[in-house]
Amino acid sequence: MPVAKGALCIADRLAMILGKDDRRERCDYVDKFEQRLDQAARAAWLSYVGGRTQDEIASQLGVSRPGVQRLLALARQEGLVKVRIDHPIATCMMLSQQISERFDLDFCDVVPMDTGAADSSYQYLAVAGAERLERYIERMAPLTLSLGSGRTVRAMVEALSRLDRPQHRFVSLVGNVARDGSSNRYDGIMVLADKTGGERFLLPAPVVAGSVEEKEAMLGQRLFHAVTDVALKAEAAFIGVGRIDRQAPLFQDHFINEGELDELLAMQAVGELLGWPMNQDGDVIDCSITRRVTSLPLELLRDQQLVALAGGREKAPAILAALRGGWLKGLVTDETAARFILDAGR
Amino acid sequence: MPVAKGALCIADRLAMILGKDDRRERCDYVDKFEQRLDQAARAAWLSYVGGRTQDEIASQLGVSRPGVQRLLALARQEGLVKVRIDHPIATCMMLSQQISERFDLDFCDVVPMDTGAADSSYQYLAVAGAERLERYIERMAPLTLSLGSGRTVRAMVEALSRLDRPQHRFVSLVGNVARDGSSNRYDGIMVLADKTGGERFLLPAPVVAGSVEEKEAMLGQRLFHAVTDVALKAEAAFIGVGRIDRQAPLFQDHFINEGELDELLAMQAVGELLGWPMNQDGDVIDCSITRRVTSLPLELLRDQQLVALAGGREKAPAILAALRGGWLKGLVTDETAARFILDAGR
DNA sequence: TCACTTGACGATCAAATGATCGGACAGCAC
DNA sequence: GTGCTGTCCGATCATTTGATCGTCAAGTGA
Repeated sequence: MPVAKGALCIADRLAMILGKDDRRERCDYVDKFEQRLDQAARAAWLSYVGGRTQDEIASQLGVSRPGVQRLLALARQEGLVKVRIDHPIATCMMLSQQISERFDLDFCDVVPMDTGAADSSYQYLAVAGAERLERYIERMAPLTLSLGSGRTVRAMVEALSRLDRPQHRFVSLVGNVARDGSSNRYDGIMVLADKTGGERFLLPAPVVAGSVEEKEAMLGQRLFHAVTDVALKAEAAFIGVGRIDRQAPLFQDHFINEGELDELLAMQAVGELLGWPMNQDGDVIDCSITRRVTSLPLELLRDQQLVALAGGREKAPAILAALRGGWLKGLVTDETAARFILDAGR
Repeated sequence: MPVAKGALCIADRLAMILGKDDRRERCDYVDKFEQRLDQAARAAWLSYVGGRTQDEIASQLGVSRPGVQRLLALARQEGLVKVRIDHPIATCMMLSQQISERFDLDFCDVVPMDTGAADSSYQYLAVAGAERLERYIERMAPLTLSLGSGRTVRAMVEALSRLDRPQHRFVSLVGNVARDGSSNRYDGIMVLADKTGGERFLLPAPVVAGSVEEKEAMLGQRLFHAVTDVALKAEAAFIGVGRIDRQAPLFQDHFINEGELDELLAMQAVGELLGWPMNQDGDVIDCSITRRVTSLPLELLRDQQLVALAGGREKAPAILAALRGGWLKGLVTDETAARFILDAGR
């Protein structure tokens, strides 16, 4: 297999030929490196572009195979080798990698933003989340899994394929009834349990109780206890991330009224997890609303795989807060939010 | 090791969700491929950019390791992976690769053109050739090696490091005396034998005899025979390539006179190897000069590693002819000539 | 409905790769 | 001149990678 070699490795020998012996020392030193780099470039070319094996390269370059190895290492180290993946997914991979590293996540999925459809990344998120979810559910050993509420979580379970696993248990982390007594239409537990045949555990409470006393009463209920006990045994939790602003789901779905929303905004709340409002550093805000939230305290979920599904420019600050708080182990988001998170982080 | 996955593999499932069952067939088909390509891109990214092992990628993507392998193969096949070597040598490698393949050479070295110095590629060539030469000489087993004449060959042996190999034999392929009886100042055998301590065999003849009778007389000499016998046993031959024009070395060094030069030009000669003039297809031209050339017929060197050293725009047509004639097994040239050869070839 | 084709998937093995180790060489100080 | 030190080089082994094969499931036609 014929390919070129032996060309630029010359400067010191050139100096010898031309009789430039006076400045040998310095020249030799600089050029030894240049020479090595040339060889490295040649080796890299043969390896990555030419696709030859290190043995072939070794014989063509007249060095040993470990020598080729060192050259390739040098070429990579010196940044001679540039690899580019020609696919839209490449940017997403980069973003997800950076987010994973910065916030110490077990995984982070970034779905690409579809320049065509306006709100399609919503469905993308759902499917990406469903794939993660499926990875848990498909295993045969009995599994306990908890779910948050929200449109995204609901969309995720709807995107899930049917899979018969009656041995699994699914439990909700937040109340499924609104203040007026109607059940939360975004609760995913029912759909999930239907699709898998697993057991369902619903939290018989509103997300935010009407008063502190009401909350205390609920926490005292046997049923409530039973459900939360199951929730604490869950291995993973798939939850949404709520924004705190005029479009906040807590407000839109009448879990809190306008005055309470204003209170949260005044206290610099930017987002919520399971109804627990956070400031931009991810600290749970202690206020009148917090004291009435019935869902499991986030602290109790530290040991679980807490996976958040959320995307879009509007939710981005809330996601960032959740990440900063260190609550999450996994994240499924979109390119828009990922960019915001990384830009704001630095 | 956290990194993203599971994002774009959606179209078919999306279709399912949105209830687009009517056009399932076609969609599924197209999208299955897109989906695979997305996975492939992800795998490629993790492998080439992220530097993960295939096992890690497999667990992150939720497929088996052979699956990852197939994805990587697909990514390469579909041209998703673009590798670039950031070094001037990269272009040379490409050129040498193409020349090697097109003309079926065992090797081809292309030295980069130095935009700084004007005629420096001359020295580059010499050093590149010397490295090839060294690869032969450094071996301990007795070696017979033949040399052509010319400035480039001479420069090559001068660029060679000293290396004690008294067991080797070096023999010239072309006469080392000019018509006037003076010895050829470009003969490299003396230098080479001096540097290695090997035996030397000089051809006691001019390149071109004064007449056919003179040539016949020489070929009859016992000494001449002895030397050519050694030459035929050589494993490799390092030769130059001569141009045929007003600056032809054959003419400049008075091996042929102006009238003979004109005769060659009239017969479409573009270059010569060992004094044998060739047309642009590399066929040796049969003419009055040919009948007086004393060096070994090229046909007798078919079995040897015939390595040519030559570069520059002016010599390029001659090199191309030599390549087209299929005389060469190896070539050491420069970027300029390499480009010319490849451009003219297509 | 059944047999056949087609394609994909995962287990297994050979090849290639990366890493560690011991040894040799050159430069330097004494 | 001799010993020391740092550096480079090549042999060996563990890991990773690529390829082949058998199996299985889905789709297709009789």
